[in-house]
Amino acid sequence: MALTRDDVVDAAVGLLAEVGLEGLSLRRLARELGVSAPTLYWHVADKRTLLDHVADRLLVDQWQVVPLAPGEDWGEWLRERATRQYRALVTHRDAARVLAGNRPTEAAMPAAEQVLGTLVAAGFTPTEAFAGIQALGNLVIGSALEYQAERERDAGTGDGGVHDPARYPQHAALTAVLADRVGHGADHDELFRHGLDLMITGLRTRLAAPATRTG
Amino acid sequence: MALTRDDVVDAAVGLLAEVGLEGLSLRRLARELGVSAPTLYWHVADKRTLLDHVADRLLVDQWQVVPLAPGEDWGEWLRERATRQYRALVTHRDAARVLAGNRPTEAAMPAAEQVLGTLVAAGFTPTEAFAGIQALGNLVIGSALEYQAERERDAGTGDGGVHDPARYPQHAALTAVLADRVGHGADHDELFRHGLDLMITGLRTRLAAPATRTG
DNA sequence: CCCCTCCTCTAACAGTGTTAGAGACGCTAC
DNA sequence: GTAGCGTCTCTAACACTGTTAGAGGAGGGG
Repeated sequence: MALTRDDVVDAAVGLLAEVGLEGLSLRRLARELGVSAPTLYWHVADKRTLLDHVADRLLVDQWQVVPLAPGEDWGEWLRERATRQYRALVTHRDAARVLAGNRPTEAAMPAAEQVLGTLVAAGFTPTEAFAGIQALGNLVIGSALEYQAERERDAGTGDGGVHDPARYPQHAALTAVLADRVGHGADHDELFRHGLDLMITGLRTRLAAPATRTG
Repeated sequence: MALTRDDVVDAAVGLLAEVGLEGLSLRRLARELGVSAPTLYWHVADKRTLLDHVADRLLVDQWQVVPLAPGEDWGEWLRERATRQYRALVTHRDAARVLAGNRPTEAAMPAAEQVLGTLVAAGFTPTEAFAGIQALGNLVIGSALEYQAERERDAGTGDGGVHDPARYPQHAALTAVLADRVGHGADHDELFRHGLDLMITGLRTRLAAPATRTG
C-alpha cells in the first residue's frame, strides 16, 4: 500500500505536536514514515507547501459552516466562532507560527462567505463586514502567536519577568491585582476573551452608529 | 578598530532589509562585515538573540515616552501610538516575523508603564487597561504579519486570488465595491485603521459602561 | 619579557532542503 | 508472454545552515 499525501500530512501534524516546528525536518518526518527523505518530494512539492497543508489540517474543524440560529445574536455567534479558532490554534503546538503566512485556502472560502453574509444580513456594509472579519482574524492569530511564544520562552528560562516596582508603579499595582490568578494559560485565555469582547463591542456600537470615516 | 555588537546589529538590520529573513544567514552577515562567520559568536550569543536585538532596533523609535497632551483625547492618543507601531513594522521587511516571539524587553518598559498609567488615569481599572493594551498589540502584530505575508505571496505568484462569483456572491459583491480602490498597500492600511477604530470604539464604550464580566 | 584580555581566525561537525537519476512494482496492450 | 508505462521509492550528492573547538595575533600592564 503506497504512501498518500494525506499520510504525509498526518504524520507531519503528529510530528509537529511531538517535536515542534524547529524539530520538524523532512528527514525526521521520512524516518517516522519508514521512508527515505527524497521520497516525500513525490507527494509534496515543497516543505513550504507541506506546511500549508498542515495548517489546513489543523484548522479543518473551523471551516464548518455553522449558520446563525434563528433568534441568535450575531455578536455571540461571532464570538463563539473566533473563540473556537483561537482554541484550535492554541491547543496545537506551534500552530500559530505555521498558520502565519498562509493565504486563506479555497477550503476556507465557504465559511468566510457565510460569515460575511451573516454580518451583511445583520446590517453591516460589505466593506465594514470584511474589515471586521479581517480584524478579528488578525486579533486571533496575534493573540495565539503571543501566547505560544511566551509559553516557549517560559519553558526555556522559567523567569517570571519581574520588574522593579519602584520604577514601574503601574505594573506593580497590576501584578498585585493579578496575584490571586492561577496559571498563565487561564490568564491568556481571559486576556484573549477581553480583547475579543472589545472588538465585538466595537462592532456593535459601530453598527448602531455608523462612522462617517469609511463608507 | 574592533567590531562592536551594535555594528553587528546594524549590519543585520541592513541585510534583513536587503535579502529578507530567509536570506539572513550568519555567513552572509559576516561577509557583509568583512569578517569570518564564527567571529560573530564573540559579539552575540546566538542567532536567536541576534534577532532579538534586531527586533529591538527596529522598534526603538516606538519606545519614546510621549505623554498625553493636556486636553488631548486618550483614544486619539492611543490610536496614534498603535498606528506608529504598525507603520514601523510594515515599513521594515519581515519585521513582523522577527518581532513575533520576542518577549518585551526592558527597554520597552517605560513606554508600557506610561501607556498603562494613561489608561488608568482615563478611568480604566489596571486589569482592563492591561488587557486593552495587550489586545491592541496583538492586533497590530497580527495585522502586520498578515500584510507582509500577503505581500510576499503576491510577489511569488502574482495571483490576485479571484474566486468563482457564483459560489461566493458575498465576496463577489465585496470585490465589486472595492474595485475602485488602488494598490494593496493602501487597502491594508485602511483595513488596519478600521480594526484599530473598532478596538478603540470598544474601549470607549467599555469605559462608559463597564462590563460586569471581568472586574 | 611575560601574561592576560580582547578579538579574529581556520577546520570541522551535524544537520538542513533539495535535485538528479536509477530502479523496482504492478497494470495494460499487443 | 512480454514490452511498455505510470507510480512510487531508492541512493548519492550539492550547497547550504547554525554552531563549537581550538589556535593565534594585537595591545596594554606588571
